[in-house]
Amino acid sequence: MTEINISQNEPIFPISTAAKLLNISVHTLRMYEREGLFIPYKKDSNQRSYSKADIERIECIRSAINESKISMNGIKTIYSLIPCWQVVKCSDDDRNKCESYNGHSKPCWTYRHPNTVCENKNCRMCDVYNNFSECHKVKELIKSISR
Amino acid sequence: MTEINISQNEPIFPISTAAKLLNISVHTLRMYEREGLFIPYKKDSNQRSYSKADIERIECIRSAINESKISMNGIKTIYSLIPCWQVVKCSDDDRNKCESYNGHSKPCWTYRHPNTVCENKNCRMCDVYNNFSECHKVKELIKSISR
DNA sequence: GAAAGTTGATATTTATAAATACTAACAATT
DNA sequence: AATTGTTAGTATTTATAAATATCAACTTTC
Repeated sequence: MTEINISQNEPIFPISTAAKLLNISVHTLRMYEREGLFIPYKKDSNQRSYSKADIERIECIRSAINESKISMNGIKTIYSLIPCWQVVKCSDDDRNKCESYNGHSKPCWTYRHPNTVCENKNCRMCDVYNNFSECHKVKELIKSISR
Repeated sequence: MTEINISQNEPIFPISTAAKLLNISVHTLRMYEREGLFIPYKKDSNQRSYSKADIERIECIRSAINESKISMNGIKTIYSLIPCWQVVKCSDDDRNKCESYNGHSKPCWTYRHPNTVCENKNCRMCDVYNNFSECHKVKELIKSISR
């Protein structure tokens, strides 16, 4: 049980292997990252490392771009609509000063969050980042908070 | 007061005038319409007619496409995330059979809604369609239902 | 009833997002 | 210490979304 999760989330693939698994170029992977679509693990040496969960996430992003024809800016905007404040349960005060809560163009995990509950969080480990990478999951979350 | 609203919503411009006001071609307007991004008024003769509010809505769509670089499919997906069920207050039963509630690729106003509270609604007149054409308003709505 | 405008539909062009190809410096692996 | 892979850049190519052009039938307007 736990073992499965560990192997899902353990960063084991270097970027070249990830690129092969996804059938895209190394550079495309870095472009997605630069755009804030995902966050790879980084080793002390600054080299990226990808888990199986990372690969699945990126497959989902690819599908949005190539099948659903949603542009990267479109995906970022959709991510920006995730009601993260409900997931991390931040305070009213935090929300007031949160760039992500008050914006609608970039995912929350692309911002720094000085002086909020998210300040010292590792977004790569956050439920907001991990649980809502797919469109239907975003909508499910919106549904769940509205009942 | 009311007068202002009437003049805002009264369909008075033929498509050629709308195109000139927006500085785009007639065909582009029809393309946006075919994609379900907006719904113009139609006269008995089947000819389209645009209000000032329609023009403003389309300016917003243009900005999303040209400045924010969100593709039309991206815009449709964002519209599909509007929690319309909260606005029209449809029943659980309605939701179960609603293609829009259960999908996440097209705005609710592009579906027929047989056997639901929306069945006989004119979407062009609906708050869902009118109040949430802009991204920040969609996010505001998501915020408001989550408190 | 003639002129101007609109309809839908298809074919074509244009603009640009997405992806690739370079580079030289640095890191890892053997 | 030599080979292989990674890094962050910029420059270029490719794929395709967005916009335009053209058409003949129909509608409105004066």
